[in-house]
Amino acid sequence: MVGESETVSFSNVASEADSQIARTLLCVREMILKGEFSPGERLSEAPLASRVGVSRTPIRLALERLAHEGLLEPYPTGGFIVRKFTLNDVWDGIELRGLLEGAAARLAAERLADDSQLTTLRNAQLDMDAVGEPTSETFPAYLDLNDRFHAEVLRLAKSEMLKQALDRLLSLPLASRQALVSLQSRFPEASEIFVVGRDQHLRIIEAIARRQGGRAESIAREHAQITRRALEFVMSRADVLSSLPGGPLVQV
Amino acid sequence: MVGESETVSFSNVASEADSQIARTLLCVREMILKGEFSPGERLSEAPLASRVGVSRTPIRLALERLAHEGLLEPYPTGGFIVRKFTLNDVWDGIELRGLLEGAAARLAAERLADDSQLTTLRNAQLDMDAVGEPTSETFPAYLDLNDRFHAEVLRLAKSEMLKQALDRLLSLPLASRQALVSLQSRFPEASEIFVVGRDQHLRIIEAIARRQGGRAESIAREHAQITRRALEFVMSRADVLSSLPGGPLVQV
DNA sequence: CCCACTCGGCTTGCATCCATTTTTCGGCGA
DNA sequence: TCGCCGAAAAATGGATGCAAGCCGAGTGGG
Repeated sequence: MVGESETVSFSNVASEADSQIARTLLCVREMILKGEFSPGERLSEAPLASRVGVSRTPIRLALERLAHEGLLEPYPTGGFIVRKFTLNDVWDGIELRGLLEGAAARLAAERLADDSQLTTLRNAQLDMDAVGEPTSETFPAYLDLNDRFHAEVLRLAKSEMLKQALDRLLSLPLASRQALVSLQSRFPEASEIFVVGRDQHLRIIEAIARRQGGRAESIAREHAQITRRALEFVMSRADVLSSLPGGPLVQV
Repeated sequence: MVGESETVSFSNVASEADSQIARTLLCVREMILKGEFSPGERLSEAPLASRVGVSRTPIRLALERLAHEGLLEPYPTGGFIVRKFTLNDVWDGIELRGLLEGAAARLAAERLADDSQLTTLRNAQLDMDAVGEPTSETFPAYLDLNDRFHAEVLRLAKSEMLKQALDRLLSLPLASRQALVSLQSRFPEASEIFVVGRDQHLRIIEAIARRQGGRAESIAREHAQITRRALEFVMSRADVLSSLPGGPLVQV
């Protein structure tokens, strides 16, 4: 066994996983997103290994993956450092997500064979409506269902390339929809944003159903801007920002 | 030492590299793109290790990277298999590249501070003009300069997110500009395509210089379709297709 | 007093070794 | 002849040992 004494089960989540590398991946990613390392800091394998409780081999595989995810970047003489993000990166990421999700909505409209394929998408929206305006309790469920809605649109687009590009982009947390947690009932404008967002979902379904590809693209593209609005609300409050997943990585 | 007897230096290129993993990466990627493995085939580490002449450790890292590149995909019970590509994947990839390069051109126009930043882009085009219509001899230089042109547009876009998304997409060879080699003086229409492509480059520069973001986007988006036209020419000839890098991976 | 050189610790890269799981292949029975 | 079963072979996942390279501190010389 390795690290027999100081091994700590760092995270409550993923304390048990199917493989060491999966556990390491979740654990290290969570550490990075929580801001336990400062941007630019070099991540050495040995300390991580003793912290996670595995040997260096899974650590290295996990670091490799995180580098491809974009959370780390290779260091010239070897190893990896924590990547720095700027606010411009975040805004550009959201813009790019709008571009890709817009393309997905357009393709979904263009490639819809028959209306029965829309049922799962409609059901996803119905499930979201059942949750209603999210509270701090129902927020995880809301986010899950929201992701499911967009995953359904992406599925209808039937483009593996688009799916991969979006998947990779969404792995960067501040540009992803997860950043909506910043809305967590902190601001009076939040309610307004949820209403608008729900309406956009409904219009996207409608446009896809009517094969209005261009319209679906426009709405979906604008819909991504909701994340930007949500983030702009919290930008003034550094404490809230740094509590968001990935927030500590953003240079102010 | 490992694989002391049957170690063969597989490739003339990259017989010498800075690290074992870099060598392995180039070597295995070339093998895959050359079609030495059939799509869906499982890649085992040990045979690769003896073929490349390294131990299993760098092989694993290289396979991990190739999986993130999209050339391999993880197999449920472990290991990786060669990914299958369909023709639809190729067309969608080109479409997506047009979308992203269009966005890059638009951002370049919107974010151009002063005209002096355009000199490197103009020089890239001048260098391409110096080569002229490529022959089989000058084709590698032509492709390099073409890539440089688009890299310059991307640089002017000043979006790290966009750069990463495009980099990842371009690593898939058939959707990349490298697929233009199919035009290698085989078809009478090739000359026409080069003239049109050059004009599109000039119009992109012009639109960026005039801060016409929407126009730059439109032209760049359409410009990507040149790859599709080039590929469509060779689609009828299976022998030519399978000689292209990555061509053997496409299911007909 | 400052610069350069050297020595030591630390880190990564790589190879090898071990255990567990999967796959395959041959044989047996229906 | 087909299908099931079991054992051997081989695959991956993981751990560790070792050597080479980098980084920094300390020291000696100019």
